[in-house]
Amino acid sequence: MLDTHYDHFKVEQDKYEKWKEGNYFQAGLDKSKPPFSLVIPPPNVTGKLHLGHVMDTIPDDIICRYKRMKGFDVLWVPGMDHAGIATQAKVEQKLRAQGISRYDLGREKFLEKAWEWKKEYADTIHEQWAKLGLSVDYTRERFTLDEGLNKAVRRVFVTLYNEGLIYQGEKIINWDPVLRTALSNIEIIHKDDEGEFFYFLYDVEGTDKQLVVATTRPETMFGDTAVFVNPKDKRYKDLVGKMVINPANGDRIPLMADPYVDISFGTGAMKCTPAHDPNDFALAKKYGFPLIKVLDETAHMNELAGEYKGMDRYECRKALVEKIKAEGHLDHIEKMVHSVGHSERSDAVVEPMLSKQWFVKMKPLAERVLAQQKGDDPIVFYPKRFSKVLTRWMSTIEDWCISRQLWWGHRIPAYYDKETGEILVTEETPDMNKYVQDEDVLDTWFSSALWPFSTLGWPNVEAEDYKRYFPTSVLNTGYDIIFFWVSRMVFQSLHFTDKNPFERVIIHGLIRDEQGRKMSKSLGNGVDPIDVIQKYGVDAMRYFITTSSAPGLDMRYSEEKIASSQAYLNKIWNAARYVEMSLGEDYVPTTFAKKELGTLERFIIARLEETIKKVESKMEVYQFGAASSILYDFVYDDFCSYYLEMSKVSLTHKENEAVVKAVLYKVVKEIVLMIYPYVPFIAEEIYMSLPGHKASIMEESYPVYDASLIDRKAEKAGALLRTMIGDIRSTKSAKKMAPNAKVKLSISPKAPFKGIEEYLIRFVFASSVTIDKEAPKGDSLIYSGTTLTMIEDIDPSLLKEKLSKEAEVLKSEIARGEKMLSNPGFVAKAPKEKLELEKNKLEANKQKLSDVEERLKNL
RNA sequence: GGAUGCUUAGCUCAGCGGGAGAGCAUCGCCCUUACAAGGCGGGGGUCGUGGGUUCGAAACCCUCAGCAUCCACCA
Repeated sequence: MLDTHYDHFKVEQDKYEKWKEGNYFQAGLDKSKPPFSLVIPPPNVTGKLHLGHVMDTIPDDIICRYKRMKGFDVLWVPGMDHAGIATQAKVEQKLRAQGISRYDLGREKFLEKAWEWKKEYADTIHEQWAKLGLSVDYTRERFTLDEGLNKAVRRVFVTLYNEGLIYQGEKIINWDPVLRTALSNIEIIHKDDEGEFFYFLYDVEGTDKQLVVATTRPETMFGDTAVFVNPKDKRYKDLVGKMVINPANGDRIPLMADPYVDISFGTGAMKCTPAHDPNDFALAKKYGFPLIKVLDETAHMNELAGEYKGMDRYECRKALVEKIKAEGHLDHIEKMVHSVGHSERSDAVVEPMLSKQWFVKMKPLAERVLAQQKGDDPIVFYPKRFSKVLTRWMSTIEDWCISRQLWWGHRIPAYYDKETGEILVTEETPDMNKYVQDEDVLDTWFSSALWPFSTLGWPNVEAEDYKRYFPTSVLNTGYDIIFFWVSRMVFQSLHFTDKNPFERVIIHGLIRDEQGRKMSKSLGNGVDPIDVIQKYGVDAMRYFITTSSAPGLDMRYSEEKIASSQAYLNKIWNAARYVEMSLGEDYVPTTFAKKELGTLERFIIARLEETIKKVESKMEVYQFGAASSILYDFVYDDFCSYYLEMSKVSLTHKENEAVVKAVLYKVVKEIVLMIYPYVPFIAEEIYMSLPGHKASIMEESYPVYDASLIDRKAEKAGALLRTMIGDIRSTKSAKKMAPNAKVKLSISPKAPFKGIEEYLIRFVFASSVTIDKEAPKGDSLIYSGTTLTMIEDIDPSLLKEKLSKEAEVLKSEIARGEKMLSNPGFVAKAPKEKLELEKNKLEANKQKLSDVEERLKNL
């Protein structure tokens, strides 16, 4: 028997351990079942889980638990991501607090520290998975740096290299001067920063003219190779071809014309710094300019900056501007807001810099994805529009810079001959006496991109899991990592397995704080899921997170909604408690034949069956919000507020007892089974307290819709009684009668079903209910064929007011109906059922109106 | 500059072609033996603007406005 109150601490205790030990999470134990698989979006080993992870994983868990009940052999692969840059930054930060830099330790020692870090955080993450109740298969847990995944990474790298799709090249890349590594384009966050636009005067050689050139980056002027104007720009026509003097260092550089330059921007004259700007780099290639780097890897000036050597880029900027100003070459300075790239991890202003790095040639890979999405077997996105996010990105993509100057990650499998410097790219480690390995590691997303197949055993295509569970069934993740992760899994999977990595992608939005702001460390507005669990229970949080927003849209964290989720669970808890009390101690579950059922039993069973059908149809397409709200309405309105109350009367009759109990049992059990994927802990607790349970709710099947149990007539009659009760209550309220004021009721010409009197007596405090051929005088309510009359305490003026109001409403309804039905377009084009419905409604309303008018006259 | 989303009750949000919904808040009455984390009853919305399509529009199309996000550019 359940306790009086739902106590989430008690309910959540020990259950996860029990499930794990019962091997309920393990896949492949019964291979006669069809496979269903998914991979967890691997959390970074950088810290605690946050609400974003909850949104990533709880829908997955619901899917898994649902699919298991539906008879699938479900594999949910857990794992974690080494998160190269993020983890390395954290470990370095920790070391720095102890006054140590990574360079003090050296590569090997540093990696030891990183592995220690990983171990610690992996433990934390495991604990949190357990708290969340994630039903992942621990026998198949993976880590992006484990041996199997290493192998997959090397295979992919070497293959792409041999196919010419990975190359080493010297290009302008994004450089993080704090972490001292290259970054890919999408690891840059552009922010609108306030800056200054410096207008400098360049002397034009052989004339007395000066040219005004504007720049936001004076410190890069040491690397300038030319000044450009547009060939159509009349202002500078005469000057093109002359030499101008760089006011930073006195260099003579040519003034040239190129259509790239925008006449209307700035002064229309632009300096060209090939090694520190991607556009200038392209111009330099075109004209064969030298590429002059003036910054080192920490963004300090190098020897080309002369007296500024060793200065930070911003110090140099300040000092240089002062000098130029003093020399009379500063025209003016303008404030401007411009977009500046920051490193996603260190927030440092990223330096575009010429650098030798490894790249993936994206075009052929991206084209394959685009073809796939246009073809017969695209990956289905839900919501649909996110498919466009993928294809748009794929159609404008540039080569992917994959090398990172870090230590924590997959070392690039490229080796250089110590003697000749010749490069060798190979999966197997060569003779290290002869070779030295490339120092760099791969972008962490390089290994994440292989996650759906590398975790299943690839590159061994004969691996059992790979054969059975790949491609995976569904992937659930946030829209913010479609570029980072989803797109890369897609192209790598198509290239290496010739298959989509998953059939379907479900995209969720981000969770924001209660004011709608992004949760971030700097704002300190993050919500720790563990605190929420502590206060409301993990089930309430799971329910909230999966049911409080529409797919793909951002949601706000709302403590209020978590509390109301908890209240709902408490409701189910208590309904179950009532049922258990009604069943009694030694109840043995029995089935029932439809013909034994009374009207109200038929009503609730019909509603239950309809609910199962609707909920299931939403579950099948992973619309958890929609599914849960259908169930919610059934639980509250049909079951708790109505049938459960009615059953109190039914149970007073010995002859009904068995069948009412059987119905209560069936309904409450199936509610628990349907709610279970959302809230497994409380569902297990209730389930285990019901008679006739198995060892765990995890051994149960999903309720099966049975159309033969639906009796429409009884459903109507049941609904009628509910309407009558509601109407009598509100009539009393309108008449300022106490809710428990006694009234006499008359039903005419006959009862909707046998025994209805008793329910009315109990629930509207009727002193008597009679069945009469003719409706007596009184306050009548008419329900297609049945009249309910309430006699007693009638205050004529109040009644008159109420009836007049009712007549008004009816009149407008009739007018609407008549308008509709006299509209030839409607009659001709509306569906037949709708037409029928409207005709019947109009008839009924006319009948009601005439009745109301009759009563008004009688007053 | 390009793209996408949002605008519905006091607040937070569902609904997305056939008569406006939920939670919370609010008002009134109830400690009725499942539940006061509750029950019963009520109030509250010309569904951002303007047009169009349709027999019928909160929903579909276009316009505009506001808010948000992403991408690109920014010498």
